[in-house]
Amino acid sequence: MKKSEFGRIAHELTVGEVAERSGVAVSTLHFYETKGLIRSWRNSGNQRRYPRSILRRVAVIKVAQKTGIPLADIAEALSVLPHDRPLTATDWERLSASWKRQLDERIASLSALRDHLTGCIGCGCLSMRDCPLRNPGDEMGEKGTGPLLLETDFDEK
Amino acid sequence: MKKSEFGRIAHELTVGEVAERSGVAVSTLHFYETKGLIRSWRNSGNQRRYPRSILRRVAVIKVAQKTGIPLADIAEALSVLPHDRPLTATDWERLSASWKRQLDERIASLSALRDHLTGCIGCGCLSMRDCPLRNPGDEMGEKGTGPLLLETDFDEK
DNA sequence: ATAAAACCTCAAGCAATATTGAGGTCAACA
DNA sequence: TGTTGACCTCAATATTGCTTGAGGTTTTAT
Repeated sequence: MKKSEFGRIAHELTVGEVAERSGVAVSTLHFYETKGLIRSWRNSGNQRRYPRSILRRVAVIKVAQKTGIPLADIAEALSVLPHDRPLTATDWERLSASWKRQLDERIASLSALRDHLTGCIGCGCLSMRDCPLRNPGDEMGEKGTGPLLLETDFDEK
Repeated sequence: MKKSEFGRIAHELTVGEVAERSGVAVSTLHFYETKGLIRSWRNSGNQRRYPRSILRRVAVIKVAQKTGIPLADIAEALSVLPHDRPLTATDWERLSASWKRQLDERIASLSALRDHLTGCIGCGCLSMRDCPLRNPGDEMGEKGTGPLLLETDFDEK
């Protein structure tokens, strides 16, 4: 292994370097490690060291988080992939295809909600029996979260 | 005040009734009350009583939550409105117009993210210098959350 | 009259996603 | 060789949005 002038193997990264380059806090990297999202090895002084591919991995985690996927799900998705080599285009394709579907669903449900909001602005909404926001059995839940959205006999004073 | 056969004023609701009809748990109604989102008065036995308009208020809270607005913001938006009468169409219009804007933003940023995901599937993404997901100064943050998304020199082994 | 169901308060707990702090070690630079 | 900054672990704290539980009261039903 080639070593740099500072005794580090070429291209290995310290936790501080990863933090700076990936834009996440050191404490977050520690946290991700406890959650199994990332891994590291230790140098002789017990300090974490990372391969460059960690940057990609962290970036993927951040992208996935932006889509609204919880960390546990991200961890599970990433768990099938090796920690010690960069993600390939194929890895990424698999991951992102799945996340894209979930993202599509989120977008669709938010869009439906927005349309209902808009419609209700137009119709005066909450005083109307047929307003979609009052309609139980709705299709706009974020993920089947709740029962009915509004109930009957709303308007009887 | 007209009273029912059970001694309750006509149309006033107990916390259990509100829970059942609005689809939120009793504990949630208590919680919302501590947060100032809703109010109640007490009967002679110290039990909460609500006007029917509470149902509409709770429904609005739930709708707003679905758009991703935090409770504190919802509370603030609702704070300008009286607790003791139903929301009018105008009230609703003001609230929903503001929330719709935020919802639009969320949808736009998620859509941008999705498009980037899709694009990166096509381009092999993470190995390419010009992939939008690698591009700092991006416009896809949920709300300016983080610094750069990915960093340079990702691909050097 | 009495028992069950519903209600009350207050405190604690939970899940997710981290951040902060205390107390101590290691590494980089002058 | 210091000294300072970076790092270590582990525990505690923070935020949001609730739920659960203990211990006790009120309401409703029979």
